[in-house]
Amino acid sequence: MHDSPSSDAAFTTIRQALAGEHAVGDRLEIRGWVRTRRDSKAGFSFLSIYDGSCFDAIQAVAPGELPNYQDAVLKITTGCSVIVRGTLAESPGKGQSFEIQADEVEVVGWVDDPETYPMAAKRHTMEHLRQHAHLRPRTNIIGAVTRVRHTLAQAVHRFYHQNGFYWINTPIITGNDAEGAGEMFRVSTLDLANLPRTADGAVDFEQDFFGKETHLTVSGQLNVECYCLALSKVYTFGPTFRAENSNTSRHLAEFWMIEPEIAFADLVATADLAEDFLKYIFKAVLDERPDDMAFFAKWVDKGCIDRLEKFVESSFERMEYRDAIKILEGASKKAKFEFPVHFGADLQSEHERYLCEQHVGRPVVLMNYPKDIKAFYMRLNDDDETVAAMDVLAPGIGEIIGGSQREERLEVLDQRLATMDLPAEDYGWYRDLRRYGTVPHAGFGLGFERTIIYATGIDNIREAIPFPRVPRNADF
RNA sequence: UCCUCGGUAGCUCAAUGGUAGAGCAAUCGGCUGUUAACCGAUGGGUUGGGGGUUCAAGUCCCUCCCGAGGAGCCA
Repeated sequence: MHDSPSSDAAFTTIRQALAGEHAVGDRLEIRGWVRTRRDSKAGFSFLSIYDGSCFDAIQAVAPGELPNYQDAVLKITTGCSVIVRGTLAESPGKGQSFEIQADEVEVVGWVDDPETYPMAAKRHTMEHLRQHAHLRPRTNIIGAVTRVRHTLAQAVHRFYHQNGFYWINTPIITGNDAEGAGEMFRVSTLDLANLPRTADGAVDFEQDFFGKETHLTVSGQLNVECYCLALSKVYTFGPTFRAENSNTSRHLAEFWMIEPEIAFADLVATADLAEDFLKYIFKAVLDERPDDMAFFAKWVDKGCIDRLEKFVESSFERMEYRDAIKILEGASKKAKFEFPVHFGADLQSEHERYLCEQHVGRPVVLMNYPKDIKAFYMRLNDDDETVAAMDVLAPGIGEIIGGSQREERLEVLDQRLATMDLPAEDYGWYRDLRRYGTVPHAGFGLGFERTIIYATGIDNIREAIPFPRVPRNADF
């Protein structure tokens, strides 16, 4: 980036200035937003300024001799944008090693009506921040989440690239009738007030933009399998959409998902991949964002750093669904489950929590679920009773990963479609993958925002994405 | 969709059916380097909307809206 031509001071980010990348005595220019102004008894002011380049703000000391001190500096409030030029100095005060001795303070943008500025320099409730989603990135916590999210995303791509995976951009608009993962949002250009009808009165989607019904994708998996059976190791990383009326701290209507898919691989291989992958991206957060993680450990979740360090060092607990049921049956009296446990039942939140929080105390990989509670594409095991599915359960969150080995045998896939009452003709191209050079393959889906929750300890998924979409709310 | 809790000053919260308050923020003033600075003063309200009970409603009842937590669904 080019320095400002208007000044002899070198433009620097606050991260660079605080990291000692400039010498004491250098004349620097910093650009950012004011978090607080404190006036000294001696007739000068301290400005705490952040620019997002790191967690910490830098302190600028504005002397009373500045020509605009009375008219401008003393009128600065939280949220004003400023350009400060001055000399980098060692700070005599506590809380920072360096500060800027300002010789110029330029207010670029004032705060209109400071009393009602929603992001005052104080603790706010998360509900309040959500109602001002356009301003909340100015807070410490959302700034920190944003940097961690970026670091995780970069680490995702780096991990897969370094391991020979190709990033496949699967479509966001899908014409698949059944991706098999929940309610879908309709995509249409038809005039809702004047819908075209067929002879029998149904909506005539042949007149719609794509000439058929289309929706927003709920998963890139079926599409990415096509590329897996040609490029061997692939992944998707992009937005997905669920029109479920879910009102919880773990669900979004629009969220990002990472879905790797590997050829010539079985369930164990995908569980191994999930473990290596999660360890890699969490280690990246520990290595690259210690400042933000220290903030989360201090104000949000005391154990979050410790938890990630243990996660990176220890191995996942692997457990058969069958064995999990036995453990839960044995614990059901003491744990007082609301819902009964038996083979064939899907596990409730309380059961998943017991397994990973009480019984094991760290993430658990559950494998080989009963076929009746899992999707059609999961590979039937030899016992004819279970499928090669796995879930990774994380303490405090529940299911963070869902994956499986895919059914690669056409006749078994067709049987599964038939038993589940799914019309084979809707899966033409998906069945073709089994007709032309099929191979065993497997993959999983990781909810990106749930990963962010786990890393930071924030307790609501609506803080893990810049502009959360949930039922009845698509503001901003 | 279901269950529970909530909506009072810009923010966070008080207020037995009986005169709507505090802290922070803001504004003004004071104070010899402050760290969410400190001290003093000032301004700030259709108590989410509508209806009802009552001499009297922030408070009780009905209804709608909005928010949070949990469940289900899942990532």
